[in-house]
Amino acid sequence: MRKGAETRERILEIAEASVLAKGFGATSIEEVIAEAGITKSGFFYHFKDKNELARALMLRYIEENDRIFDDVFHRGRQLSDDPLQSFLITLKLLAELMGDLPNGHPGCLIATFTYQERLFDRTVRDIAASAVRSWNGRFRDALNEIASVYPARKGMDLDDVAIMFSCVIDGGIIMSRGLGDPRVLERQILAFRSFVKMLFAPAASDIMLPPAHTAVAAE
Amino acid sequence: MRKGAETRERILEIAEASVLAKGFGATSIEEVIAEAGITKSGFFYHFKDKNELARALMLRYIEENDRIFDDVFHRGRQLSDDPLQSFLITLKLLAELMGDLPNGHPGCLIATFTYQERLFDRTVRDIAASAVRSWNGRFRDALNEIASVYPARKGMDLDDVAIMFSCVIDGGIIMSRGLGDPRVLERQILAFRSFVKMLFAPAASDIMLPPAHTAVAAE
DNA sequence: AAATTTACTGTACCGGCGGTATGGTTTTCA
DNA sequence: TGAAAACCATACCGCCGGTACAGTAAATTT
Repeated sequence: MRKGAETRERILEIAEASVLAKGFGATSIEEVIAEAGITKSGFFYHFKDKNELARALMLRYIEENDRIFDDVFHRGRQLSDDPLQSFLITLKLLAELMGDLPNGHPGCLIATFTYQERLFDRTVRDIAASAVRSWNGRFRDALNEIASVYPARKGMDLDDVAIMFSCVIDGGIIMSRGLGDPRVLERQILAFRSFVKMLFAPAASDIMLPPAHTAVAAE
Repeated sequence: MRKGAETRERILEIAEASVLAKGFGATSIEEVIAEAGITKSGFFYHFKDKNELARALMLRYIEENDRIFDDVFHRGRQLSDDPLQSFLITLKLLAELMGDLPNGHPGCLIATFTYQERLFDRTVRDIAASAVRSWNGRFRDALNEIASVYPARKGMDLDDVAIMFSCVIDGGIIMSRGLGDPRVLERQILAFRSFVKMLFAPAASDIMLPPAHTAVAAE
């Protein structure tokens, strides 16, 4: 009962690391059980097939990520009453979190799964999609709250800005790994943070006529 | 000679689609040769092993992508002498290109490879890294050129902004796939475009003292 | 036209892996 | 103490990556 959950957790941990390093298709059950120190029968006692392992990995990853976001948004709100300030704090905390990982971010399971979609059934894909939507919703809510206090610059859809943050994180992870530099992700989150600051700062053109050279840059 | 290149190309095309849908590890040679209508011996005549297939896929993808960037940057420069304008045009063209794909962007091979790095030898990973660096360099050069005419807003490193574009593309592809909405990628590129416009437009704080509520948002 | 190279096909084989089946054993908890 | 939980052991199937080697039709060169 108790020990079963432990073994299950160990399997998931080992499998996740393997999936993020080699992909789901190349992750062999034999390898996982060898590292976990159990037999094949033991594995199939916990997961009836590889697809159920995938689903469990997915759910575990989403839960963990939700916890992190809960925490970091909560702390942001604690440290300031101003919605813009607290979101900026949240972003800063996230950047620190990502930068402090010893060997860089281990990778986003959602990203690996969307790039191996044909390996999973519809339920797994739907779980992933709804998780992504929920995270995007979080960011969008934070932005909307800010926009109710600070009018945003024109020409930017806040829904797109919210999604862009997810893009920057997933893209940042890929860039960090691809370039072999774990700090890229942290810098990207901070760059997005600067973008948010910029987005809610009034433009010169909102107040006075632009100088000649900015007329070219405008719409 | 001629026919060999054709077959090779057909193999690469089929393999690429499979890799983007299932991952490299889950792409079976048997499946590829079945679809290509050749035998296993035929396959190993062209590629001595799976790793060589990976390398060929990589090089082909980079070449194709370089061609696209060459074209779209060239057309941007043709349509305006102003570096900011021509980059904005380039981004618009790219967004259109990505939006016009019938079933959405097929996926970024670099992204799949970085998420399956343990499957490839160092040469393949180095090729990918240098390609990414080269693309980031293109964006950074374009931004630097703009910055020499239009002073950029403070607090943003242009290197980071350049990398952010790569992040937005790769992240946008993941979001498009994960959410099942091909238009997300196009919208993300356009959102980044708005960001660039904002970046080179003067802020109110550069000209006059900010109103009370923006003082909170500042550094 | 002959010789050579290119671009394959056919067959046979190996070991590893995902997955199933089945029966047994220890551990844990009520 | 007894049942349920959490495994272990063994055997087996079919697919796949990869190797080896022998043969051949077509294109290209000489």
